[in-house]
Parts: sequence; structure tokens; C-alpha cells
Amino acid sequence: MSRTILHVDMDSYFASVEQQANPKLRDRPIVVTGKPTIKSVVAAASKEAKECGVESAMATWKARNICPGLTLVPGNPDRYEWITNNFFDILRAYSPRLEPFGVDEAFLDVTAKMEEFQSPLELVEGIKKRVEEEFGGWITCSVGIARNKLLAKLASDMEKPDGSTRIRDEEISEVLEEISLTELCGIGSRTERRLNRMDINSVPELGNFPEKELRKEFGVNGARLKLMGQGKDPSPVLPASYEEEVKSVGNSLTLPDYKRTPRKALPVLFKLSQKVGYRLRKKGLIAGTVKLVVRDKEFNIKGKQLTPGRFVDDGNLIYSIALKIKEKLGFPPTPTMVGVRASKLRAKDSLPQPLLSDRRKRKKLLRVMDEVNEEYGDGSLYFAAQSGAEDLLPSVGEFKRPGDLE
DNA sequence: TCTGGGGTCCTAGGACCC
DNA sequence: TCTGGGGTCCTAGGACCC
Repeated sequence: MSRTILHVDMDSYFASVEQQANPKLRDRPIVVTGKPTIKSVVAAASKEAKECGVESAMATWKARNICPGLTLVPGNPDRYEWITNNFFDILRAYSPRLEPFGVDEAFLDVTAKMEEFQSPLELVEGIKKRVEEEFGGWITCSVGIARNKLLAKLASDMEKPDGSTRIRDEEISEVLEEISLTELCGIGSRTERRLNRMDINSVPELGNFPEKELRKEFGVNGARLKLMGQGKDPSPVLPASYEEEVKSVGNSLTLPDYKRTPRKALPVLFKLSQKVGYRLRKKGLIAGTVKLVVRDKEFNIKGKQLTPGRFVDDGNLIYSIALKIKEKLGFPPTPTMVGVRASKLRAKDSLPQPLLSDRRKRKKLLRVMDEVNEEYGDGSLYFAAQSGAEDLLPSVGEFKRPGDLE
């Protein structure tokens, strides 16, 4: 029996959430960015901003240029997470087989639910009505309906915002003829280029290509690619809760021009390490592996990781491990980005508690620091020792207000 | 005025153990 | 005196997604 799979995608998600939260932003072109500076990039654009041509991932200066009067809004991750949880709860009422895909999308297998409805579209109308009731019409979603995840995802993109699109089985081959390779989720620009080199330039060509040759070029992925070319996707909708097992926690930052030297990058790395440590503690996790990532002037990314044989959740330790890695990896003369990522995570309480009171004091100290930083903002309080960059930290008598430190 | 920041998964090779 | 094959862990790098 054929399955009925939905892909539900929130429209202009972060921007809609901000407009819902703040009436002053409604009906106006806004973009949500990481930091509201001209140097950053658009994370989400409101539909008013999209109308003037603003797209996500566009540099904010460029968005400003094509859309005068654009308002930049800093993101509020906690708010998005909260709304996302409400959103997923609505969907779960229709089927427990919900697979979150990013913060604002999910696949839903409603095959079993179809007996109760005349058509999938009727079910989708129900979902949309619930979403509207919940969020006052300010946050809407677009839904794709098809026999598998690949096609449902494709369909949800076809009519936006607030659309419902169904790809019926008999329409599949026609749809596949009309789309480009990269419109299939899983084929990016690199894969497209490799396919083009094999003289595969359309989705049907991919579907008809000999599997053996695809395997030769792409390994096990070759078989999957061929199926994609035929609009097939046997993968199940895997139910998982939204908060479920994070695999890694990392932070990175593109350096402003004046910090693009190894020496000036170190304090940034130090702060990123503290942030990673803080996030781990907040989640009650400890990490077995630390990875240092740097990007050079040519935008090549290099990373090196280390598994030191102990578990860490302390920014200072993470930083010192990062420094150790740096000795081996070296730093490009002009680093343009630095990042730290912690992986091999496990729950903190899965480790035996330390016996030394010294450790306990340190734990307490870290907890107090976290509270201060929560109150006054990231980086208000941190260790000066071990930063490897003491000279750039405020000296005694030069106390700075939170937010002054960069 | 180039090109953010958060992640995930996969592969391939090397080390090490049995 | 030479040396197979499997399992597991670690690491580097690539590709992709939102």
C-alpha cells in the first residue's frame, strides 16, 4: 500500500515569529540575523522583505540595498524553540510518526490516519486551521503531500506561503521533468557538478543512468541517487522528539578584518570555548572530543580533533585542548574564521561524581559564572588565566560593562 | 562589498587488538 | 619467518541541510 507522507514547512519562520511577538514589526519588511550588523547574513526574511527580492543567506548589506527601510532584528533562539515545540505538538496529534527536520520543518507519516479523511488535503486543512488558532494567523505553514519524503519535501516548496501541494503518483514523472537536479533534497551544487561531468543534466537522466556507473563515482550513495532520479525514496519517517540526542555542540565566528591574525584570533577562540562549555553544562552534557576549526584567507576550512581521554564541560579545559590542537594544526597566517566543536557527548550524570572537594568548588564556581552570564549577557564574566591572550582582556582598573567586550 | 553559523552524515585510512 | 581478516576507535575531510 502506498504511504501518505506530509512535509510541513513553516513560512519565513524566524521572521514570522518576530512579527507575531512584536506588532510593530508586522506588515513590514524585516530580516532576522544572528547579530544585527551590516556584516551578517539573512537568516530569515519576512514575506514583505521577500517581495523586494531579499532571500535567506543574503548578506545584510545587500538586502538593505535592494530593500530600503528594511529592519534588522536579532534572533531569539529560545523563542523559536518554544514555538517549534508547540508546532510539533500540533502535528503529533495527527500522527506520532513525526520526524523533525531542522527547527521549522517536519515529516509526518499520516498513512494510518487517512481512513478518517476524504482526502489528504482535507487533513492538511485541519492542520492549518490548528496552526492558525495557535499562532493567531501570524505564523503559517506550507505543506507538501506525496507518497514519500523526497517528493513531499519537493511539493511543500511549490506553493508558498500558506500553500498545500499534492504530488499524485500519476504526476510524478511530469514533475521530475520540470525540476532541476539541485531541487532534490540531498543534491547540492558539488554533486550537481559531478553529475554534469558524467553528462547527467536532468532528473530523468539521473533516474535512467546505469546504477553501476553511479556506484563507481559515488560509492553507496550511487544507488540512492538513482532512486532519487526516479522520485523514489524508501526511507521511513523516523519518529524522534525534538530535543533528542544532540551529537555535537560547537560555536564559530567569522573574524572581523582587524582580528585576522593568529594572535588576535586567540581571545575569540577562548570566548567560543567558554560558550561551548556553557552550552554543554546547560544541557547536562560532557564531551569526549574537541575539534578546532579554522578557515584561511582562501576560504579553505581545516579542522583537527582530539580525544584527550577525559570528558570536559569546562570552557577553560576546552580552550586548552583547542590550544593543544592548534600546536599540531598550526594557524593560517590570516585566519578568517575560528570555531570549536565538542562531540562524543554523553550525559554528565553517567560519569562517577568526582570525590575531590576541589572539583566540587570548581563546579560551584562555574555554576555561579553561568548565572552571572545569563543575567548580564555572554562573556560578562570569564577566567583571565589560561586565555593565552591576557593582554587583550581588560586589566584591573579598566573594568568594562557587559557587551563592551568583543 | 564577496561568501554566517548551527548542525548531520558519510568515507577512507590508520592504529590497535584478537 | 611470515602474515589473514574482523572489529572498533580515532581522525581528516567532504558534502549537505536550514
